[in-house]
Amino acid sequence: MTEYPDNLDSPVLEPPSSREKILEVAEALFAANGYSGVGMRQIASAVELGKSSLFHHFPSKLDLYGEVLDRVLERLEVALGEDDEVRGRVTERLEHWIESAVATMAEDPPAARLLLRSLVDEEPFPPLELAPAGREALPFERRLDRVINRFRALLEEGISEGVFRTVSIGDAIQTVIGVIVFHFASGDLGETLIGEEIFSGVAVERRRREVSEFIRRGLMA
Amino acid sequence: MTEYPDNLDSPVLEPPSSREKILEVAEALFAANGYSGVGMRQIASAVELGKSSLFHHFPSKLDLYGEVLDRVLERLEVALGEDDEVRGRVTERLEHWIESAVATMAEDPPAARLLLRSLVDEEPFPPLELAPAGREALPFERRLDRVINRFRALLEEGISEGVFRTVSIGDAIQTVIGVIVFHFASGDLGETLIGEEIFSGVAVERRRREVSEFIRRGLMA
DNA sequence: GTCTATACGATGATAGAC
DNA sequence: GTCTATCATCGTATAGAC
Repeated sequence: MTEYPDNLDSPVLEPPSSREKILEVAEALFAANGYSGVGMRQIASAVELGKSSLFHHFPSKLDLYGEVLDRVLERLEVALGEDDEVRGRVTERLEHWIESAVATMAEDPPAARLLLRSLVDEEPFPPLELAPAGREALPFERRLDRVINRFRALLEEGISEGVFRTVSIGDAIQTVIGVIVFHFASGDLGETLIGEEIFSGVAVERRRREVSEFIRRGLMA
Repeated sequence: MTEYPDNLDSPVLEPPSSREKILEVAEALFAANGYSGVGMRQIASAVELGKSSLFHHFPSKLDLYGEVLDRVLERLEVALGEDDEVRGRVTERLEHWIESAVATMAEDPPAARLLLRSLVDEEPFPPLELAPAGREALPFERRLDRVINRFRALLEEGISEGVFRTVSIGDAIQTVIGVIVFHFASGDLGETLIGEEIFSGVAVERRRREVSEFIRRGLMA
């Protein structure tokens, strides 16, 4: 019988490794309760492992959290990066950008909350400016920079072409982040407001339409 | 000599009580680091008091946090309540609503972050639906309900008058919250994006204009 | 009202057996 | 790779002197 190596990137057959299970569970817990609101014991019992086994896979809680954040931003960067291959008018690229961002938040429920935390919390990673002796940027921070700069370039292009209004670019970026990320991070409040589960197919599709129309109207000259 | 009682609500003369100092410091710390990211020792040393003195003013950390949240939402409710006396067309009342909300977030820097946390965190107050044995709504939760319901009524009125588009009301509320609250909660990222201090006079005034125009365009029929 | 002293569970992290 | 045992530290909260 022929032997088939099992490292062929076949996600169907491979059972998830402990490492992946830990990352998944930690993502959900950190999203709900924040960095210091979740203990290593709590994560360990959720993945049905001893607490010490976590420290075998991740040298510290800080490393685990950093990797959870980076995974989320990696998915976002990849999804938005594919859009860069779309070479249409700015309006079409804006549309694709919004679509991909909404889809990414919708596919992984904890993502929006974690993203929001990475932007708002001073803990456990304080803002680079306030950091003692100017620490280097973490992987997830560099990914965020790249994503934002790509969107900024899109806005500048649209404005210089006269397709978009001459909005304050910084404010426009803030607005778009707020509109897309907060919704999927709002959990209970969001469900109460829209009257159904936030991550259901119809709710996500409606959100995409509403956000797209809102931003289009806000930006168009 | 005539005796003047000192409980005349004269904020100029009264030195702030320990209680007020604690609430102010705790507001800033909880905003930056979240509920479980701040310890009572930390708060105590920041107000230059012994740790045990905090428990004299507040029976528990949970009570302190609840009161901090309620104070923030009280300021918001009061500011927006004054708008209800404006009896103009829906467009004018929407304008006043946005203006008041932005002004409230701008006047108290930690406010937006705390508000965001109260909407996103499951800790320390889990969503009412998930709570064991259906706990009663906390003061700050009731205030939030009132504020949102007033805004919902404004939207419904505008739509039924044909002044606003027939947007999804729940999504529109989410959008407005995201646009207004996230900006003032984003701290370091926001400052990098707009290139100056978020809470400076010019930045706040520009934000008000941008948000107002964005929402107006998004809602108008 | 503020303090010192104390209680005791939970925290992140390490050492070493299997 | 997973476990048990252990450590120092920090968490909230209380008791009681002044």
